[in-house]
Amino acid sequence: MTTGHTTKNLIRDAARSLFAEHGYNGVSMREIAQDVGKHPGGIYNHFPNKQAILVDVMQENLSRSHEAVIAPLNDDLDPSHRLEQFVRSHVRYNIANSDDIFIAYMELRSLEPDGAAHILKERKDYESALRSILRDGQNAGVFKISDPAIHARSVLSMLAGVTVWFRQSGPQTPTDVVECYVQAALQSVGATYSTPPER
Amino acid sequence: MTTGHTTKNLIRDAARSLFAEHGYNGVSMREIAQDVGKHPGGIYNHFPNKQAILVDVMQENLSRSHEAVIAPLNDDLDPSHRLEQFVRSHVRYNIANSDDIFIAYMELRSLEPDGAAHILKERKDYESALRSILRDGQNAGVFKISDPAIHARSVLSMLAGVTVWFRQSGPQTPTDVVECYVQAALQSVGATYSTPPER
DNA sequence: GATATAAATGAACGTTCATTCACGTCAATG
DNA sequence: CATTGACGTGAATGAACGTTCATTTATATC
Repeated sequence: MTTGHTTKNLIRDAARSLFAEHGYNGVSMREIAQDVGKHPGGIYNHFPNKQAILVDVMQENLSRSHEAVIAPLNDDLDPSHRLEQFVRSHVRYNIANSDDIFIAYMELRSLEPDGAAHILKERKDYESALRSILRDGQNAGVFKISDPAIHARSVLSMLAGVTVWFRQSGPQTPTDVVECYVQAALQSVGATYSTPPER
Repeated sequence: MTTGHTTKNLIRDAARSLFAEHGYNGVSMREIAQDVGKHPGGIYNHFPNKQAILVDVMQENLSRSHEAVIAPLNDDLDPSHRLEQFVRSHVRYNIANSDDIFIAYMELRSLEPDGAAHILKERKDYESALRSILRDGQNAGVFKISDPAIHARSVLSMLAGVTVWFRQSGPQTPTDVVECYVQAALQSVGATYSTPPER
């Protein structure tokens, strides 16, 4: 997942998958160290403490997801297509980084105030990017929603849910799942959804 | 929340709110005891161990939510109205029991195998009740969904999200929020939603 | 009012936790 | 070749964990 095989990256990777499986409080430094094949004390050569690993993992996810979903948004498109673009890349990112999304959703409460401030801000930015799309669509009369803020949150929690059950080894292909969630998300705000052309 | 003021109920209530706030692993028996105004050892007069408190809280929620949402479902209604009935009572229950819903969503992984089996089964039943409504609607041609199973999960995770942000003290009334989520859920499966008549 | 049962206490148990530290190793640098 | 600094080890630290237990206190039963 993370590029490079430095010990620091191995720690990040081990922590990400362990945090996603057992939760921050359910994982010990010993377990992380063992996953990396090192001793617990050695981790402190790379991170000052356990909390810093969580903050690091969360921030890396936030900047990667921002780059993958928010940055490419094309402001010239009409609200419907902008929303479809957002949802498609968002779901695609969620599926490809399900551990990160799961952690982002579940471990906000495990953040101590220092790390929480910055991460909550980036989170709000993400949510408000979606909210402004919804507002535009509402003003243009192409979405049927009674409250853009609530609908934005409802779309995000709906899409976050995919990480709870989806496994690459399951019956569905990622493409099928993405398409299904795109349909559900677009329809949920009353946008028209048409199945993509066969390839 | 729980009726009666027996110590056992007080422990349940304290644990529910602490688990919801900090997670199962983030709460100690000492904290629960302190919330109840007792000493840690005394809890073991009422529950055999910490895990049993979690199982107890989760099971109480499952039976209450089943009674409030699944049991009243009227099989004679057409799929659209059955779905609306389901979503409305489900969201209403979620709002009134947000700690329980939060725990049900977050702490499945904290369950040891014994307790997990029964709780996962009840959960599956709940999900399949919604799935069969969606399948009926799909067959009747009134829903626009490509996969009833995925759409069922997507609706449930969307509605579970309300517990993350909604507070009784906030600007919206529960009725507003319920109505908004009913709209989002119905639209997400392509069902027609019409605003309820003014009262 | 004596007796049985339930509930609460306060201290302790062994274990695990995150973190620290003195010390070894070894590649890169001057 | 000597030195440095980054990295890893293995043992140790004190605190916190879930749980146990002998004992005391409260409540109900006869």
